[in-house]
Amino acid sequence: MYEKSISSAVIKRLPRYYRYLGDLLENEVVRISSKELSEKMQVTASQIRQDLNNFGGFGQQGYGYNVEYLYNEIGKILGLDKQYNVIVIGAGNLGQAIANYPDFEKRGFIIRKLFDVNPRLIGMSIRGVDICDIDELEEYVKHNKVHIAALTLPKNKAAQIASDLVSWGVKGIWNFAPIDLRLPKDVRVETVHLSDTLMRLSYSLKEMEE
Amino acid sequence: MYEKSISSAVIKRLPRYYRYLGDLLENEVVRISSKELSEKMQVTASQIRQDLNNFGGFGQQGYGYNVEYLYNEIGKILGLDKQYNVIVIGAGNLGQAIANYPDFEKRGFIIRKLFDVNPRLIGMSIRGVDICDIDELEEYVKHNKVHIAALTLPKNKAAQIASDLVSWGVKGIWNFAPIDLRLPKDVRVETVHLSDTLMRLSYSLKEMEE
DNA sequence: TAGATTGTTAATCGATTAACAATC
DNA sequence: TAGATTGTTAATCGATTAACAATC
Repeated sequence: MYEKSISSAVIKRLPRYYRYLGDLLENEVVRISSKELSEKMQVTASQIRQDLNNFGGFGQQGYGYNVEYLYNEIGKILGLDKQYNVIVIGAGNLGQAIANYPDFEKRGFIIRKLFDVNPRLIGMSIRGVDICDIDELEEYVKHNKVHIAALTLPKNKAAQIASDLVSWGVKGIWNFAPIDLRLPKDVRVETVHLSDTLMRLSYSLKEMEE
Repeated sequence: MYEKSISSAVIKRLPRYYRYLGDLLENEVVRISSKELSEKMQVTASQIRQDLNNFGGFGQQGYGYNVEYLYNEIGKILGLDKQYNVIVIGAGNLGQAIANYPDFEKRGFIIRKLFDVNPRLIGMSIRGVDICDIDELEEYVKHNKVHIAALTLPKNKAAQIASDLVSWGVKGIWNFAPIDLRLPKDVRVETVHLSDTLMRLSYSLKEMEE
């Protein structure tokens, strides 16, 4: 059966809806209309309704949306009702930052191991997660289900490790190296181009001066 | 004089062009046509030509683009020919990761100071950059030109610090806290929503299973 | 029932791609 | 000059917004 795929513009906005709904939930708001939410989020009410209706009718005419219900539904759409085994390759500051960030665990992303080449790091642990020798990576990945590998290692190593990981069965790559990974199309890659965002910032600072 | 502003879709792509041209330059490629570049980057040649022509005619008919020239021109457009004084608020792993990343300095983003509340960090230094008590932040910002403040601190502190910084004259915010900062419109904000990218990854992993 | 607000279709807007004349 | 490839206009495509009938 054919389902038309959702545009990536919509997907990109889902985490933001999720975040706002989570805040509303914390503040014990029970219901919200697309109009109210649109004012908070500074988008059009039309866009909110269009976006949500890609996935089904979560609202009710004359009432709006139930915050908790919508929050949970978007969570399911995003796959946050499942658990993911995550490993981090590269246990430098960025790798450690990821391992230390408690929110990820809360959303079902469980950091299982870190790997590094640096003998001074190997054997240490971060919030109870061991840092292992990268030589043990292949063995580990082949014997343990790894849903997501976060790559926080230098640019020149990232491409090789990524294709190794994929050949050992990893399907999800969260890449922090400033390169575009070319991987089989059944592998999902999200790249965080930190320096790109910094360049956009300097662009807009420059624009401002003129 | 009125200049039509460049769409953000175009701006978002500039750092990527810059990256590819930098790689070509390293490989001593002298010239490239939009067609060749489009194949490398997996975009249309049309888009490349359209994008570049927002800023001027950098190419030459029958020849293509001179790699070094185009690289430098895009660098200027992005404001990378200038230097920026950067401070990092929050000297945890992520703050340290930023201070440690040598590529930023290479592109003109000079990390001047880190600030933190944690007494165990205060007084330490990262690659020669001091970690100061956050109580000294106001004084520092008022007496030193700060172009960009990177916020690598918990969500609940970020909004307050951001508006303080802005009231003390900072115009550029590189935000890593998972919130949308509301700041005066002459302040430029780039937010890196790490957890949003992770959620998009889990979304697409989920899609794959079906 | 009347009022509110959704779900959804239709209209608009903007971004991408195609095409080709200009020109190196 | 002939061939190549840009710069740029026109056509297409997709995403956003507006409008409103359906319905709670």
